[in-house]
Parts: sequence; structure tokens; C-alpha cells
Amino acid sequence: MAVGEVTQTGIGSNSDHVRRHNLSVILGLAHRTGGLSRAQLTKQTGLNRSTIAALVAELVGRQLVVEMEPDSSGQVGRPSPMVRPNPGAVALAVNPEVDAITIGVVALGGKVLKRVRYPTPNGASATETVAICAAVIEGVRPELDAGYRTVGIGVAVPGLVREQDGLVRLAPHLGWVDEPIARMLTDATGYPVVAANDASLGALAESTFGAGRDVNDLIYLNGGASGIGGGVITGGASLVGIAGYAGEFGHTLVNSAGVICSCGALGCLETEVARAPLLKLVGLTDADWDELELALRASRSPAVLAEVERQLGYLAVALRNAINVFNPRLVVLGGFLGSLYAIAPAYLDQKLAHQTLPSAREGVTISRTQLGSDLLMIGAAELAFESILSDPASSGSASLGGHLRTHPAGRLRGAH
Amino acid sequence: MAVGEVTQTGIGSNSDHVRRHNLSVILGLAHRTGGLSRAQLTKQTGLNRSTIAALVAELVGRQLVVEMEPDSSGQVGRPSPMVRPNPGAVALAVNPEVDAITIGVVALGGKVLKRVRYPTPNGASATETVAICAAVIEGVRPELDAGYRTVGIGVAVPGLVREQDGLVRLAPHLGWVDEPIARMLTDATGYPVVAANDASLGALAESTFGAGRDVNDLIYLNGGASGIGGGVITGGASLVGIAGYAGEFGHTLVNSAGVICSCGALGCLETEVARAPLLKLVGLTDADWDELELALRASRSPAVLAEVERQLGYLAVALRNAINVFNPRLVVLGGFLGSLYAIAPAYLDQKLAHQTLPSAREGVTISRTQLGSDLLMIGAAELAFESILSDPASSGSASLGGHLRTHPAGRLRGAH
DNA sequence: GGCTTATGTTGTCGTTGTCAACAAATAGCT
DNA sequence: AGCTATTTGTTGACAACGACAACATAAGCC
Repeated sequence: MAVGEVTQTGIGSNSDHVRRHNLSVILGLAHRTGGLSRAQLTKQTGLNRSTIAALVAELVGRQLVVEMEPDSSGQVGRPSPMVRPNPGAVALAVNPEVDAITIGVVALGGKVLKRVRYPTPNGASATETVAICAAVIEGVRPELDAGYRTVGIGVAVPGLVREQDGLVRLAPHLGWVDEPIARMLTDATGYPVVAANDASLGALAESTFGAGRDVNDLIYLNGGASGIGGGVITGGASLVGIAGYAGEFGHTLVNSAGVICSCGALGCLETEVARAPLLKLVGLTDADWDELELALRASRSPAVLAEVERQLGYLAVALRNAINVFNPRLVVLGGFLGSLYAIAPAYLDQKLAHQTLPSAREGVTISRTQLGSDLLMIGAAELAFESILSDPASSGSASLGGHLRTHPAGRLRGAH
Repeated sequence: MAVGEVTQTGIGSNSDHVRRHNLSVILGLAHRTGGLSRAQLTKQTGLNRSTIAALVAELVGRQLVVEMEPDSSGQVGRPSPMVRPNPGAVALAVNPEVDAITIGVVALGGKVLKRVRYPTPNGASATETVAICAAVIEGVRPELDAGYRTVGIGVAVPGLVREQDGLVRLAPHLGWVDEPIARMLTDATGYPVVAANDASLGALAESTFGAGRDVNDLIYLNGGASGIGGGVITGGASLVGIAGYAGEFGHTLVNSAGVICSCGALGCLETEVARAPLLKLVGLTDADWDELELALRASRSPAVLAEVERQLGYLAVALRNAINVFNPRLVVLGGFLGSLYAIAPAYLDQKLAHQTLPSAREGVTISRTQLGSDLLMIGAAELAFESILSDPASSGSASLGGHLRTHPAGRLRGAH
């Protein structure tokens, strides 16, 4: 792997690749920043003004970006037109959870245009989920076909998803085993579908638009009803592993005097740090993390604080392991883990200070999610956008209303 | 980070970059494989025959590869000349340890040409280490200057090394704190110097030439006198983190009823899995891992087996965490960890089977180091070669005997 | 209104890889 | 030994792409 080669080892470049790479860089910049002037693009890419003009023109032709009136800048010199991600280029985002399926439409640039929550009180099998998604998508399709260009569907699954083909190996809380969700959704809707683990997509979303916007190395940990999931960005790329199962911090040992986890191991993070005992202590039966947080904050019971600190203590152990192993710049906590931290940040910081290697600890910041309830919609859309972002020229320059039928071959972790 | 962008985000490509990339790919292939025909290069890169000819000619001109008589192939058709890494292009490798400093000369292609072990019974400060290295290098310099082209020095340090500038933040067993070893060695020898953690370089070496030759995702764990170190390769690139401290598996929690580690945390892997108690049980005072392994194998004492299994049990916990988090293809065990595994492989396998997530476990293989005592020499040299491998055109086409004076700017984790 | 500054636009040029035609070298067959 | 088929190196024409310089345009400033 020739130190510093990427996955696609051994494939030579030619001028076509240069073009593709440059288009990808420009589209990526527009996507992440939400829009910048051609002059800024020139500076940031190091490319020539004339080259930028040509590349932007191609992206405009492909309906991936739009050029707009210059911002009234106050700068001397000729104003430079703004290049923004085309809000008409959209991806569909799907997030099946225990009690509901959320389906959204997300524009290039990361804006969530629409979100539908479809409750499934009795849970939903993969087949039912696909049927629901197909119905909802059929409902919005006229609108999409009218004014939008739909790139594809991204699915954020609370479970282990095989990266190569989007097969859900195991989603315990949904009760899914080996469900080819990507293929099923493609068959049902005609759109290309990519699926991945929800926490990995949360990490991706936070790293692109949230707390980790300018960070290349971060760890994301989410506490949900379904347990604890995680995702990692290293060197600016998602950590996927050989099959996409990377990031399972929920089954890290944190207490060797603990109990056996559903995974078969002893003393997993998930068994010690969980939402259920917190809900019980504050007398709630079911609640979103924000309601839970309000209740926890409102409570003056010492038992609540004790439980919060107990859980933070175990969380600290998992974070110590992770920080020592990844040397990240940032740890982002989502779901009720964010609530736990918000209630007693000093407690966690101090616990970490005592057990993390000093050199690794220096550089790291703990933070909460910034994208709130849009997180997984954005993450799933990001997954769907991945192929077009890494190779904008691959898309036929279909007019608005058309959509791609080719299957996206992209890996989350990027080729060059 | 535009999903699939690498560190160097935002920099555009031009035809120069294409050339550099292609040179890098070809040199990398020659380096890793030890030599292949131009025809094979054509196939593997997808580039045109004529392009390969031109690129190889440039690499020959830069004295990085040599073209040799075709292998007597038995194939029909015109024979294709072999392209091999130039054995005259070498790097110096330095590995300071508690009891000795090892210095080696390693050729492009990974062959260790020379190795000198300089014992330091009372340890050696950074200054002393640099003096010893400078003296040894001065000794071989006439020979190097006569027939070799020396790229630079790579240093494998048993401790935390800041990636940006090769500052040794902490090497507990050497007693070094904040020693700018790279700068010191550059000042003393005139060669460009790059330093990194020894286990990270072990991972790099095994991934390039050893057990992980065809693997993009692996974890390397080494057990030495100085404790347990680790390194990770993900997606074909070294995991470095923000400062190069990534891979510290030695301080993972494996026993919450354990003791306080020197790092301040409780129940670290290092405190439970260690060489000292094994040595004591077999009645040795100091020994290399191979002597220890022989003694452990020879022993019929149940106490020895019990201790081996106890340690393997804790190792399994650390590996469970790592496998769940990284979803690697391969785990490579070095030093006495390899011995432990060799003595009771089934025990470790079974322990892992009980606590690792099934999906992640399926794809993973446990294995021992393949490079033996050359491991760190090769790893350190690999680090020194990194800049030239990632950009062969950066080297002045100095004639044999010359060496670069420019400082290598390359990161371990590669740019495009 | 003229000057300065910054940036878009246009046409030319150099570099790079591709391609096709040809030459060279080998195995296998007669 | 000579012929053919096959594979690969070699050479020169060619196309794509970004760089560059000259010019045009649009803003701020005096």
C-alpha cells in the first residue's frame, strides 16, 4: 500500500481523472460551505481562474451547482459570482427505527427540505418498511419529478450493514437479520440505494456540517433507545473496516464485574450506560432525549445525579479507550449521551483527565451534536450524494426531473 | 471532507500531479512486489504501454528503479523487461530500545542490507543516542557515499512521537520526555529524519511486506519489554490521529478489578498482560521473545499454562474491543504476544468467539508477525522512504552517492 | 471622471496520456 | 530451419486538460 496510497491502489491517472478530481473538489467545496465565490474557489483549489470558470460551467451544465449574483461585498475589484450547490439536486433519506420510519428529502448542501415521520407502533419488518417507504416516496414523486433532480436514496439503519451491497446483517431492535434492504428499496422505487449504519452516518453528518466541520479526526457516539452506536472519521474519511461494521463502541468492556450483554460478552458499555434506568428514575416511560434531558435537569434527586455520574464514569472508560486508540481531535456525543454530558460535563472531563494518556488528551475536545434531529437525514443523504460528490462527471446531465439508474459503486472511504 | 476526499482537500490537480501520481504508483508497485515486468505494470495500472515505458524511464533516470533482463518466462511473445526497486536506493533505520540501539541500512524493496546492534546497558539519553547513531552512520558513510543513494533516516521510537516534527513526547522506558529526536539527528548527520512510534511502524511493515501484504485493514499488537504497543492500518493507510499518537491499545481497560497502571488508569492491558511474570515463571531473568517462547513451550508446569491462559483471556478482551471498533481483516501479534498465541491459539480463538460481534468476527484472522527481527528496521525505513514513494519526482535525480537535503513533508497517512 | 484593484473571458501553449502502426522477440508447429 | 501466432517494446501523431498572458469588465476610491 505504498504508504499513502489509497484503496484504489495501482490505478494510473490520466487527464480524465484530473478533470473528475477537480470537479469533485469544487462540488465538494460548494456542498460543504453552502456556497463560495469563484474567486474563493480559485484561491482554495490553487487552480487557474480560467480553469475554475470551465469547471464551474460544467457543474452548472450538470445541474449540480448554480451561479448567482455576487454578494454585495464592499471589496474593490470586479465582483465574483457565487457558486452554490443546486438546491434542486436532492437525495432521499430513510431512517427506520423501532417506533417510526423517518423519510426525508435533503438538498445538496445539506438542507433538509422535507421530513415525514411515519409511526410504526408495532415495529415494521423489512418488507413493511420498504412498502411504507415506497408509498411515501410515491407520494412526493410528482413534486420531485417536477422541479428536482433526485440522486438516490440513503438509508441509516440502527444495526450492522454490509457496506458492499447494503445488506442489513443484524438490526436487533428492528428484529432484522440479513435483510437486503438496499436491493429491496431499489426494486420498489427504481432509485439507487445505499445503506449504512446510523451512527456511522451520524459521524459523517457531524463531520461534514456539524460540530466536526473543520476536523479530520473525530469519534461520534450516540445513545439511543436501541443502545449505543458509534462512528469514526479518520484523516477526513469514514472508518468502515472490511465490511462496514466498524465503530461498534457499544460493546467495549467497561466493567468486568458487569452483566452479560445481548451480544454475549461481559460488561459492555451498552449494559452500563443506557436510557432505560434514567427514564425510570425520572418517572418517564418513553421519551425523546430532549424530554429526558429536561427531566434530568429538573430533578433534584440525589439518586438521579448518582446514576448520571455512574453512567458517565463508564462512558469515560469507553472514551479513554477510544481516545488512546484514535488520538482524535473531537468526540461528539449524541442522543442521551449528549444529555448526560450536558448535565455534568466537569465530571466526565475529570474522569477522562485521570485515565487518558496526557498527550492524547491534550488535543481532544468533547462536544455535543450540532445537527439535532436532522442528523440522520443529513447523514443518509450524504451517503446517497457520495457517488456524485466523488465523481460529478459520472452523472448523466439529465434535466431536472430525471434520475440516475446506475448503481453507485462508491465506497464511503474514498478513492482518490 | 466531501466523503472520500483525503487530507489534502481542496487542492486541484493538474497534469503535473498526474505524472507524480503515476510515478508514485509504479514505484510503489515495484517497491512492494520486489519487481514486476513492464507488461504487468501495464495491466495493473491500466496505463498505456508507451506511458509505462516513459514513466519507468524517468524512474530509472532518478535511480529509483532498475530495468533488468526479462525472466525466462516460457510465455509466447516478446519478453518484457523486469522493473525492480533500485537496491542502491537505501534508507537508514534507527531503533533505540532500553538495552540497545539498533541501526540498519535498508534498500528500497524492503531488504535489510546491514544491521548493527549497539548495546547500551545503562540506557541512553536522547543526546547519547544521537551521538551513537551519528558515529555509526559516520562509519558506514564512506560505503554509502560510494555506491548508494541514501534517502534519509527513519526512527522507530518506543513511545509517543509527534508526527508533525518527530518530537518524542514520552518514551517511558527510555526515560525520554519531549526530545526533538528528528531535529537532533538531522543536525548531527545532515540527513532528513522522520520518527514515529515503533508499533505503528511495525504495523506499516507487516502491512507492506509481512502478514498483511494483501490486506487493507489490520491491527498490529506488539508485546515487548516496554509494554504493549499497537498500530493500525485502515483502508490501506496508517492510522495516525491528529498528532501521531494513535494505536495505544496498551492502555485499554481489560480488568476493572485490576491495578493502577503507570499511565494513571485502572486495569490497563499492559498491567495484566506482561512479559515479566512469564519470565519469572520459567525462571529466566531477561530474554528475547523467542527464548521465552521456547521456555514456555518446554515447560510442563500447570502454573505456566494457567498464566498463559490468564494473559490470553485479557488479550482477548482488548482484541474484542479492537475488532468491534475497527472491523479489521487481520490481527497481527508480535513479540511475546505472538508467543502467547502460538502456545494456545485455540484458547484465544475461543475466547474471542464468545465475545466479539459475529459479523465482525467472521472476517478476521489472527496471525503472528512474519518479518521477525527485521520488522522495525523495515518499518523505520518505510517511514523514511515515504516521501519518495509518494512523490518520486520530488527527489533531485542526484547521482549515486548524493543524498537529499530537503525535509520530507509527507504525512504517513497519504495525500492523494 | 479617472485611477486602482480584482476578477471574468479568450485564445495560445506545454505537458501528459492515448492510440495506432510498426518492429522485435519468443514459442510452437511443420 | 523456417514459418506463424502472439506478445510487447518503440515511435510519432493526436486529444484533453490546465496554465498563462492579454484584454475586458466592474467595483471602490479620490
